[in-house]
Amino acid sequence: MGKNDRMERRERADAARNRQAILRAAEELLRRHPPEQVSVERVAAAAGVGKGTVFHRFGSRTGLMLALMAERARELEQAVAEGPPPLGPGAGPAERLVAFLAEVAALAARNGNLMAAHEHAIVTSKSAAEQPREANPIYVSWHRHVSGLIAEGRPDVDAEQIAHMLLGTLHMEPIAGQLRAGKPERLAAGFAVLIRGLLGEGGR
Amino acid sequence: MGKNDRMERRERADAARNRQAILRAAEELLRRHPPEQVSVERVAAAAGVGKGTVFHRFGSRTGLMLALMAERARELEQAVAEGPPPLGPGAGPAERLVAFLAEVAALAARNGNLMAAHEHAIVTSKSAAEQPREANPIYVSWHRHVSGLIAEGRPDVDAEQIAHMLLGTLHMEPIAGQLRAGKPERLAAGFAVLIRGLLGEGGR
DNA sequence: TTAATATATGGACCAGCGGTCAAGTTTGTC
DNA sequence: GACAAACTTGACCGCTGGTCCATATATTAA
Repeated sequence: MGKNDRMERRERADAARNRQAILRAAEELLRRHPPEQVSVERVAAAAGVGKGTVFHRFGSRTGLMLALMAERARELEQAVAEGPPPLGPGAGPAERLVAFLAEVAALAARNGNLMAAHEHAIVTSKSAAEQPREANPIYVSWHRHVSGLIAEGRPDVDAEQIAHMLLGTLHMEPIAGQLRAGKPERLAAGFAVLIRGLLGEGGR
Repeated sequence: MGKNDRMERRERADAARNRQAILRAAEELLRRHPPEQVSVERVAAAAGVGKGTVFHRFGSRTGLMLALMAERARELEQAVAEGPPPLGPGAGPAERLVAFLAEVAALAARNGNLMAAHEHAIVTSKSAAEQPREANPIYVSWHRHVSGLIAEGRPDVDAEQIAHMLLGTLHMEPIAGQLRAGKPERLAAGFAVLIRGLLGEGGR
């Protein structure tokens, strides 16, 4: 009995190195090319590994994009859970929502192609209408947050539905275009208007 | 000088027959299968024509989906332009918007797979990030309508942006799922809440 | 150090996709 | 009938995401 009692089993050193190489290569390619041009094979080549390795590590194209996304979202996640207001706990739901959605817009703008690629991956995958419908943990957690804040401010509405609607915005083509161009302000302003209308609150 | 003075040139009889056969076959397949399983080749086979014919008639997979969509949208278009209120002219912007969006949701529910297929077609096409970004005339017309009504009720906000956001909802996976399942009411209710928040109006 | 074993690797291979095109067929017109 | 224009066709192309497994490598136990 050594260190493996509680660990599933460690990832081998070379495997970990390759995982990083693949993630960094995908990142780089997505910075330079539209998502539908970033095929798994190209990522593999850029990372200096075989195509099979990518699938080994990430399961599928979707899995790769998800992993990349998770990396980026981790920071925001933490700020929401324990950071200072208005993003973190302490402010009213309207302010928190506006702040959160602005942050999401900014994140999407910084990673425009990634967002699109992730969407593209889902749509392209063999089982678009299968089990893993919204098994995307990032989406689930964003949705829970938004939905919770809406319910807090407006217990009379279908908060889950409206949360889906607000987040849906991110995948809209014309808006994704703005984001890819690095202009999240317009989206953030749109969110603010809708939220203020929904939850009341001063301003306006 | 005969009948061809003003006509571009009529479509040949066999061509018109095939066009219909293709549209009906695609319709039928989309009723029964998820969009990513409805390939152009399958549509062609079901219609009893060669694959090339489909491309000849519709240019691309996207073109085919667009044609199908246009068929369905024509009726709504007309009701909006000259039908009775609250859909047609005559009612206040909030009522018209709520009515219009409910109608769009219903249409999307009746044609759930088609909507998804259309989206799928755009994302999959070779030039996702090209010119024809929103050359989709149906989307453009819906957007113009929504955006106009918002501007009418709230001249102080970025109506075009918010219109994009509202319409973006339709392509959101979890919501598209509801629609495919034939349940547009929840979406319509969500629209109503957001619009009332945006444009004021009694209710609440 | 070595032997044993679990893990990782890479690229040929697969079925399928959207899309093209040259050759053959059908239609409408005079 | 003859003729040109319009239409049809399916083999073909490049490419995709995903599978497979013989081979190579890291790790651990002896």
